[in-house]
Amino acid sequence: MNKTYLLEVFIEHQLQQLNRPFTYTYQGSLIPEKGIRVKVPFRQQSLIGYVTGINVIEDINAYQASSPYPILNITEILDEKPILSAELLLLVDELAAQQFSSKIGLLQAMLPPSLFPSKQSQRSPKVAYEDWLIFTNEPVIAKLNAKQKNWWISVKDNKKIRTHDIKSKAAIQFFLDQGLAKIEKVEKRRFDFKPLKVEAKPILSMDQQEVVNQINLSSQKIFLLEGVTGSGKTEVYLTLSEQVIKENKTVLMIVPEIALTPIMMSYYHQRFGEKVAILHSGLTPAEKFDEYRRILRGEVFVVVGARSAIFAPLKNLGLILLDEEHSETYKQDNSPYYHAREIALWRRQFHNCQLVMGSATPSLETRARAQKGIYQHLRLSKRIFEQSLPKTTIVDMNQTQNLSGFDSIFSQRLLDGIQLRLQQKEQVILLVNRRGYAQSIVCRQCEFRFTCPSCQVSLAYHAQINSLKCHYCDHLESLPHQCPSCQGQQLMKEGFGTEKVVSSLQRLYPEAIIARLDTDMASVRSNPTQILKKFQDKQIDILVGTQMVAKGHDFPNVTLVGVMLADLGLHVPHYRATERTFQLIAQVVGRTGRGFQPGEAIIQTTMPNHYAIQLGAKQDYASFYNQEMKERKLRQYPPFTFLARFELTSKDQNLLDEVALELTQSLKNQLEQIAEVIGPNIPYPEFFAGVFRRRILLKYKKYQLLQPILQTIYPLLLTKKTVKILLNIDPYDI
DNA sequence: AGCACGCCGACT
DNA sequence: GTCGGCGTGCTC
Repeated sequence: MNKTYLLEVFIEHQLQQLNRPFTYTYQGSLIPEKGIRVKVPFRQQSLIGYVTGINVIEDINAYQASSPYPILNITEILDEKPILSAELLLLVDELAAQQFSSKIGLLQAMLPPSLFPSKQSQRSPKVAYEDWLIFTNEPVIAKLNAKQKNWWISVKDNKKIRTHDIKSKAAIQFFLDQGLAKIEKVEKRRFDFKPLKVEAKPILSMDQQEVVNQINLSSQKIFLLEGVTGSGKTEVYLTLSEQVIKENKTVLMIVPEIALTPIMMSYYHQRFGEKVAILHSGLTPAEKFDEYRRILRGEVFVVVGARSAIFAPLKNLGLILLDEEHSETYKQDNSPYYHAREIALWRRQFHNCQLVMGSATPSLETRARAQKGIYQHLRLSKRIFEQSLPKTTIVDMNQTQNLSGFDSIFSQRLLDGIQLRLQQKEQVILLVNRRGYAQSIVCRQCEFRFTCPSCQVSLAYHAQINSLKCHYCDHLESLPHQCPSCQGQQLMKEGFGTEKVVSSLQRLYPEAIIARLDTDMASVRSNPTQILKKFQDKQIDILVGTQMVAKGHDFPNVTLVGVMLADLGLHVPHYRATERTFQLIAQVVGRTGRGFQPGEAIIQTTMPNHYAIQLGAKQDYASFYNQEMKERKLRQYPPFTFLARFELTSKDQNLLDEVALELTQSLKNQLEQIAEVIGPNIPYPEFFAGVFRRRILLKYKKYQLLQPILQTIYPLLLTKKTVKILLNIDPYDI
């Protein structure tokens, strides 16, 4: 008779109240393991569950009798082998406990959708196969005719070939008939990677070699590589990767956004060929499924990917690389909350391997730890061809004499600069960190302002679709011809965005080819890559865009970068506002002068004396770090403290206020010595996606003291049904 | 979440 | 008299 197993199962509901194991029995012939998926009956439904614990029992009847509820049998075992390694299972346990997130939610974040425990996974991609011809015996050359001989010579270095790649069907048939080969079905890789042209510089510069040497000789394992824009961090990554792969260990290479994966993938593909997998949320489910299985089978040595790739199931990790370490995209800011940098640190510790975090403008947290010696601080202070940093000018847009006669959004200085580049056939990048044509529309007569019905914020005007768009939610409405309040005919456009800049420039320079790159353009999957490729191929003269144009790209022919609305981010009441603004300006200024021509940057602002703008323009990270650290210390913000944020949402505003106040008070009482409790705060916009919102901020020094108290409070919060409460540790927004 | 049980309005 | 409205409560 088969044994009876008691299985602890997490079921697929993400709901916090169901974030606990349920017990089922299994009496079949298979031997269940922790980490497999099972199908279970759950309240008249058939759901997928995930096994987290196993016990064997002797007497099922006695057990049933002593149980307060009837225990059901699972319907079916879905995996014979666990789909998560012991490492990732442990990570889920620890993350869930630390961040108060649901285990099933975490599993769904770290596995491709086809493998994670969900109903959908049952009709998701299946393994695809293709035929390969496998040579089993060498033919006797003399017996072949001329054609067959030529064919054999051309293929004989391969042990096997995809039949799809063989032109001569007759040759295949001949080899099969003679018993010289056989056909085998092999799992197919659906991701069809088309490498970009990349110029790897196989010989390192003195500075790059010095950094590699320091890493190799160091007794430390975690490194901050602070390198100015264009200093060649990628070559350092590739060299380190090569060393690790030679030792038969694997490499995880994480970049801040999907748009940067093709270029990084190309560098790795050039050096390591098919031993590289790609992993990010932009792949189709089938592609993701295949890449994931290649990694699981141990076929690849390198995984290149964006945030979620930090969970790639590589075994025997030797090196984790986190490019643009400061990037906010590394924080997943919806549940389950996690930060790729924190996961990287955890996995590094587990594997006792190296972690290199690179950036031209490191986050203050990381830089401060490097200062303390927790991470080793390495520097690349010169550009790779020793080009000088761009010459920068800050233009004060409050001074009317600086404005151009054409349009008050451009300074004369910027227009002169653009004109010169167009004449010289060089390229220009313009950063305008606001989408759309106008920021808002106001009636000239009665001052009626168009606002979002669900968020109450001003609606932006988008000319391309002649509509008003809410930049917080998805609300969209068409622009009427007259004011809905007073029927006035004159509707004024206030403030400008990318669309307006493009249309004004086009009127000024009808001959120039101007393209726009922002999230409106990126709604089609292939658009950004196409625009960037055209720009690379010099088919575009001026590229206008939001922060998407600031990141990582290398365009040697760009000699002018213009920043419009440079102070836009500084008007937000947020402790990170200055850091964000500095990083953005320093990053985008770094896009110019990467080739042989010297670069120039022109920065338009109404706050010309602000240190984030002045130091960003000079890419003077060291001075910025010193000054901003003083500010943070004064106001006791990270890295001098840590933050956690409760977010409460409800349709019932009165009840929400009541619960928020109650929670704030009880937190204040219980956390007296441990954390400062600030709130309840009303976020902007207050009303969003059909619910009202309130926030409570915790400032603390030691998480070890806070965690146990939160642990006792948190379950109580979940019982309140009509007010939803989420906890975000280290939020990016406060 | 989602599905069932449960107690009040307009229908054959 | 019943069919069904969605308010509350529980799920091994």
